[in-house]
Amino acid sequence: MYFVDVILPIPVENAFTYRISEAEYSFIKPGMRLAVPFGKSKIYTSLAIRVHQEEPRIYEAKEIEQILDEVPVVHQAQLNFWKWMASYYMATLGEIMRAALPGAFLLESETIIKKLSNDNAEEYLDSLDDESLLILKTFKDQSILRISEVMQVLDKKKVLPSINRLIDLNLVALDQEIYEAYKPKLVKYVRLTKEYEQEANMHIALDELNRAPKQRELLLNYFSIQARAKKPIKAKELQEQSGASSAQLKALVSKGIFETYKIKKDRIVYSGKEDSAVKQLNTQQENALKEIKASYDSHEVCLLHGVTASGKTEVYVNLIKEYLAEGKQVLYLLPEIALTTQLVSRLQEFFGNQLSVYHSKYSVHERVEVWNNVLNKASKAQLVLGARSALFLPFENLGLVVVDEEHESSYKQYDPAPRYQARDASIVLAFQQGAKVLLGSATPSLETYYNASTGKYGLVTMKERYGNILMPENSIIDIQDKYRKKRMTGHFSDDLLRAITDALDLGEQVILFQNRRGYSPILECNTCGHAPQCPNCDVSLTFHKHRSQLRCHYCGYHIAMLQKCMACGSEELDTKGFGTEQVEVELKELYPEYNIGRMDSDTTRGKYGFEKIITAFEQGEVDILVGTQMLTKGLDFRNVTLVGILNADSMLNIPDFRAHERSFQLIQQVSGRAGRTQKRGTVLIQSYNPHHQILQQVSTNAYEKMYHEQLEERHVYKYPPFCRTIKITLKHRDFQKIEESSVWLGQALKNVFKDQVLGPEPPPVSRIRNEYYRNILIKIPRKQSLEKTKKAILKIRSSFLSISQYRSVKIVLDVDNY
DNA sequence: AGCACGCCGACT
DNA sequence: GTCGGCGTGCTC
Repeated sequence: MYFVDVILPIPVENAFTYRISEAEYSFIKPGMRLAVPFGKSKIYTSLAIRVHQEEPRIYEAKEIEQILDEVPVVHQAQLNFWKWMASYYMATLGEIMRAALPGAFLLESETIIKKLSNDNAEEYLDSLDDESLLILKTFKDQSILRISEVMQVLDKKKVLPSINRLIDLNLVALDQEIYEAYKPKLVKYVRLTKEYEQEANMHIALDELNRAPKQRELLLNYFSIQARAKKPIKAKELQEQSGASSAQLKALVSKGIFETYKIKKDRIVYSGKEDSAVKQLNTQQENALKEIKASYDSHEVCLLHGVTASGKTEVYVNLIKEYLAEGKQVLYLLPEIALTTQLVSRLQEFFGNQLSVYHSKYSVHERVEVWNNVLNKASKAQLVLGARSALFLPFENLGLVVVDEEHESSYKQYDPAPRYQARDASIVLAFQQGAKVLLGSATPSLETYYNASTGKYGLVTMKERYGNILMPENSIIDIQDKYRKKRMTGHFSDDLLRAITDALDLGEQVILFQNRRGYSPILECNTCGHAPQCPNCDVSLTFHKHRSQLRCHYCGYHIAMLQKCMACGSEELDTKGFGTEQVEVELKELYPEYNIGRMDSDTTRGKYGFEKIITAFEQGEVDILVGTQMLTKGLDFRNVTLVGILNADSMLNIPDFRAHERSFQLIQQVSGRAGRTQKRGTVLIQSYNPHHQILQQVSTNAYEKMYHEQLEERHVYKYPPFCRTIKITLKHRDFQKIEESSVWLGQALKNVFKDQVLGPEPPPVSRIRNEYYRNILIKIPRKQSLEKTKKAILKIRSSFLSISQYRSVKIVLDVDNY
């Protein structure tokens, strides 16, 4: 008796055991995918983790359906990494598997209904009900049906009873259809058949084709291509060159002159020149590179703290080259959004075909190809550029991980599980593989900078911008004062408008930042003060002028713009607050002769939306670009000399312990877009609170000062890096239940963790999509065992779930929720 | 996660 | 009286 333990891509804790034959026992290795039946009518892709001979006692193991791989697609090293991640982030292996494997690896089955040929069918027809007859009738046009199709035909959901009646009469049968989602791309090639390779026969053929000039043309073109280069000839290429149709090519195939064959082809091919000259490193970069390498003698991780436009990328490139030269693999992580931009093409110029890109916007097929290339250690995947999920690629020989823009919050996955921080996880991955990590940022996260300052990580600093360009000049504008003195036009102070006009006059470009999309976040009645709310969420609706709609940014609910107040009927409706759309509208009035662009998640929908706007701005088609934080992501625009921040307060006032740090990073990063050439850039920050310490620190580029001050606060209020935190979120549709259950859970946790427990408290938006939310935060001092703490939490959760009224409350655990 | 089973309200 | 709502429990 032989068995295999598998993990399934579902959130269940345990592995599942299946029966296998002796031959399968010797063939199956951990890391291979197996199709297995699961439940009554489903087939899932699972991943083998162990073969053994221990028969399970309490259940009868099912047999596996099929082995899907010839060799493991996941290395043992990956499985170890998965196990670490599952235990650290309190997720199941199945959830990790789902996040790790490219979607196309996870085939699923669908139940299909087949018609059986039954000689006695006729005599049953009278005994059948209308619905069963209708199903049979539908088979007239097709031989198989899907459950969903039957539901459509019968126009209801419960269709199984009718189908079962047909099964009982042996008229139809159920079957499982498995999708092999990934199919290699095949390219059709053409060659002469053996017979016609001989010249004599060819002459005859040409003669015969006198009456089919197009086909003759095809044949002649084939020779001319062949004469030019001795390589396989693509059917498409041949057709294009001779201007023939596929029918004409087919005719030649059926005459036995040509035959076609297919070759597997990679979808992702880089066809550019390789190794174009790497920019000469300046002294600062040279030194940084040397220091990084020196730090690796004693550290696993090094932080490269380089101001914006200091040329960090060139340092990465040179370091990467050295690891590649040693035959090591390199992983280059980037925050999600920046991937679509200039960096990919820049790195492609340096590394050409050694570089692969792995990213959620890539198609499932492209992702499988990158995966396989890494698995096979193909030369084109020695260096992988990717977003956080690239962490799961099957590296075996990793030498270096570069985490660019280390402070970016998109390295953290919030939903669904596993809720991991890719930057932190990459350090563990590197450790497991004996690789080094380079974290890079102009505005490092406090945690990272703390680790670097305390000597846990190496620290290398670059203080100068490349080419001795000056840091932009910052000034803060007190808009409270400006309003009082009536010097505001819309949301623009006179100073900002003057600066915009000056820049435009000189043919320069301007970036304006407002961290909120839409026209205005609140619509308020002037008479009664009523503001329209989302019916499903606990937020007011945002006014979108362009579409004349009120929209909810949490659930997508929208209604047409109101003409009068819903509560009192008054027609005096006023907008409170403002978003990018309103800024755009005001600008269009103020600068009708210039082109204004807007970049936020409303205008960058679709695969290339983002790139379109970037390109337009790069090529000078847009003079002023208004946007949300999307603007900050490492974009490099040459001609921007002015950056305006319309309202710095909205960021500073977010109720989160990182709000100040985040604001500093955000403003500093946006500012970094200004003046990347010889002309010194200007940054204008509008605020009601010009003396806020963060704004003062931003305007003097005082990262260190910000760091020390924030660190002090974290120390006082016991936040990271002095504590670890685990956030527990409860969700339920019933208000009463969420109140009671969250208090119960909070109390249970407080019994163990005392005053380390914060909450339960409703989050700022306490209801989303008709579900109420409550948060509980647990602070874990550094010296307390994380292991034991998690165990205790899991124990409390299971006693929570054993209370039947609470069982339907969803609990989300988020370890290191920052 | 899916999916089936099972027990209560709004329609033929 | 049925259809279908979703609470509950299980899947090797």
